[in-house]
Formats: sequence, C-alpha cells, structure tokens
Amino acid sequence: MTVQREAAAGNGARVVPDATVARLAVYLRVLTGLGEDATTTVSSEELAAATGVNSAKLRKDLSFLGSYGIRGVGYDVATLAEQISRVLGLTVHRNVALVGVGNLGQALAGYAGFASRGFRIAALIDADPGRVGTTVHGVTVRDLTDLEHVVADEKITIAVLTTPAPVAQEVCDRLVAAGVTSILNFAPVVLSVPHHVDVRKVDLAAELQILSFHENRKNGALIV
Amino acid sequence: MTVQREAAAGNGARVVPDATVARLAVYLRVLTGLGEDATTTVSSEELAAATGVNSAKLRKDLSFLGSYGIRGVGYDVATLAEQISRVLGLTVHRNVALVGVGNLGQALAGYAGFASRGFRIAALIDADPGRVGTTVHGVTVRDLTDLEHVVADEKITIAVLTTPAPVAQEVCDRLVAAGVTSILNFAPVVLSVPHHVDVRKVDLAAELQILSFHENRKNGALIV
DNA sequence: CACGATTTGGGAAACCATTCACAAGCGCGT
DNA sequence: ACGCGCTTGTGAATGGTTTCCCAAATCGTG
Repeated sequence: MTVQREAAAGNGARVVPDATVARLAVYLRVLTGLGEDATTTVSSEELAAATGVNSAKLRKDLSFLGSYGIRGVGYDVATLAEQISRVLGLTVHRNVALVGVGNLGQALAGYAGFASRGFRIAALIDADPGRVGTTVHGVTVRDLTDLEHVVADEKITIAVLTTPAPVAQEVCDRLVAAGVTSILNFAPVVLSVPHHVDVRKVDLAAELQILSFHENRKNGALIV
Repeated sequence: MTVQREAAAGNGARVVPDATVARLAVYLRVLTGLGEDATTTVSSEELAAATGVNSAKLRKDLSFLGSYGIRGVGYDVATLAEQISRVLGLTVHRNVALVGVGNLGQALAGYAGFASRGFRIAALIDADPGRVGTTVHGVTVRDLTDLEHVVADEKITIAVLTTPAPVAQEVCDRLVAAGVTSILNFAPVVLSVPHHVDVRKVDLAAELQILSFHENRKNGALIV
C-alpha cells in the first residue's frame, strides 16, 4: 500500500481518508443498481444496510464529499452517484493496459465489471510469441518489447500486472519508466516503485490464508 | 468484512489483530523463498525490507505469535515459517470448493498459488449443463444441484464464489446451509451471512476505482 | 404557521493500528 | 569473564478510523 495522503494543497483542501475511498466504490455500485430500479432517494440507513456498513460510518464517509444529503429526507440517488464518480475520478475515461495474458490475465481481460465501470482494457501485452498477435476479447495481444510504444500510444496510466512472479518487478519498472502511475498487481511479489506511483496488490493465496486463520479460530483454536 | 474478533476465550488468550493476520501471509511467502535460498536466519530489518513494511511493525506483528526471535541475531527462518503456518491454520489440509466455473473461475481453479500454499481445489461446481461433466485442471465440474453432497463428501469448509452476481446470495445461502464457514467472494455483491461465517470480498472493479481516485489526485485534483 | 417525525452532518469519545524509542538479551572477540 | 555491537520485544506516544450522540434542517400535517 504505497498510497500516502498527499498533504492537501493550500486551499480548503478536503482530504478523503483511504478507508473511505475504498468504500465509496461499493456505495457507487449499489447506487447504480438503485438508479436502475427508478429509486430516486435513499436514506443513509437504507444504503448502509445494502452495503453492509453501519449508517454512521456511511454518513461520515459521504460528508467528505461535501454536503449532498437533505435532512429529513435522505440522498438523491443520481446526485450522490455523480458526486462519488467525481471524487473517484471516474468522469474521465481511463485506458488500462494488462500485462501477462495467462489464465488469470485472460479472465480479467474479459471481466465485464471493468468495462461496465468505465475502464477500458486498451492493451494486452505478453512475452510469449505463441500468444502475441492473437485476439483476446476483441483486443490484439502485443509483444512485450513494444510495451513502451503501447503505453505511450494509448495514453495509459493504469496497468494490471498478471505476469509470473519472477518478471513482475522488471515489467513494473518498464511500465513506470513508460509513464504508468498506478498498478494493480496480481503477482505474488512486493513491488518497489518510486513514491509517485501507487500500487495495489491483490494476493489471492493470502486471502485464503486469512480465511484459514479464522477457520482455525473457530475450531477450538487450541492455544499451545 | 464480516470478520469479528471472537472475544478470546477464558485462557490467557492471545488475540492476533486482523491487520497483522493479513500481513502474516506475506511474511510467510517471503520466508518460504528465503528457505529455498538456504538462508537460515533473518533480521526484522531484512524481512521488513523484503515485505515492504517497517521493521517495528514487523516485530510487533511477530510478537503476537510468541517470542521466537533471538536478540542480537534475528529469527530462524524455518522456525518462524512454522509458527506463522501454525497461527494461520495451514498445518491442517484444507479442501476448497469453487462455485461458478466461468472465465474467472477457471483461471482461479488453475491458479498455482493456491495449490502451492496448501489449498486444494477439491470441487468445481457450476449450473451450466454444458460445463457440468467437463474437466478443468484435473477436476470434474459437478452440477449445482449436487452442491450439498459435494460439500459434505469432500468435507469442505471454505468456498470460492465466482458466480454471476444475481445468483451469488442464493448460492451462498446453500453453501452455508451445507456447512461452509468461510467464503471468498468475487461476485460484486454484499453477501449476508450468519455471524459464524466469515466472508472476504475481492472486488476487482473497486480496486481500479481506488487507483483512479489516486490518479485523479495526482493530476491537479481540481477542487470545484 | 407551528409541531412532530425524520434524517443529515459533525463534534467528541472510544477504539484500533502504527511508529517511536529504548531496556534487555545474545554472541563474539579479546 | 567482560564489554561491545547488534537485534529483539514492548511500553508509550501518535495518528487514523469507527462509533456515539445530538443539534440543526427538512417535510408533512393539522
């Protein structure tokens, strides 16, 4: 989690806590669903129930965006969704590169959730000559040697890294040198990056291990 | 994050904080790597550097396991790995069921990181008749209607949920009724479960949105 | 227009996690 | 046997997050 809170500029600077940012995405998804049901307003209590948080926390989270609720009524679904989108920077379109078109890479390339939330997988990159040139979910796989060109041409600032662990750091360095400033890392490796680059790591095996810990606790959890 | 700290039993009860548990998995991976390099001891400073945390935090984390370091020397790699495995409950073998054998499900079924860390995908379950009966990464896909039998027969307590969102809650309910007590949820849905069941959610689109937020901040982040 | 029911926004307290700082313990060299 | 350098383990301080709680704002009704 190489995400430091940039000590807010000279203005009245509203700083949104990291914990809040992580939840905004969830609120937004639920709000989008409500919008499709033609629901026009929602109270913090209702939205909190739908997103699995407590309503005080939800209200505090939303208060960081500004004051968009109406006392005695609730929040306007459309307005709130719009404000969250704004804060999350989803109003501008973002092109994403995916490096490492293996099993997981291919699955992610086709993941509907990305496209439907405004992220376009604009480039697929792989080192395997057998894969280069093939088309996966409508996008042609480019060779790893072209990485720098692809990143520049497609104006890419966000990359998804699904390479094998041994090459992850090297590929990461090249992405950063080419101008990428955010990386979603699925390789089981701790990446080191300059301070201006954000990395988020998704560690699938670690997730299961955390569940295993809780399983262990539940079954007696004998303390030796 | 439906993971409440079960108010430790009557004994001297050492409670490992959630934040620490999440990092233990990372330490363990690095330790395993060191073990293969025939490194026998490691200092908190070295291990901290390799895992991207600060050394004080690492030492505090490890202190929850007990006192396995040697002052002036460091930690024995093998011993430490063993202790972490014990606390994470990785000493017992755990069978995992995966429900929803779509793109993502297939990729996860073949994910080497699961197998190499002691999690065996013991069952694949899907509702699509076209997929039932096929073999994916050596495991035969079973029909959703057999879910209860499969869970019971394979003594499964952990499930990975990669179904489409609309059926996730329903499948979840059946898993829980069948005896599953931990769920790793990839469906973009907030699951509701009884208090004795732990759910961890991996929200891929949310991860990109969080990166998007930080991108936004970096580029001026005009405050309107 | 006043009142009661409702719901937000946010100050303050409680809780949890991280970082600091250093005493205590260990091994090695002399 | 002793001192020195190194490293752990942990209290105390700090910083961040969640929860509590209630004044202020809004709506609908009489």
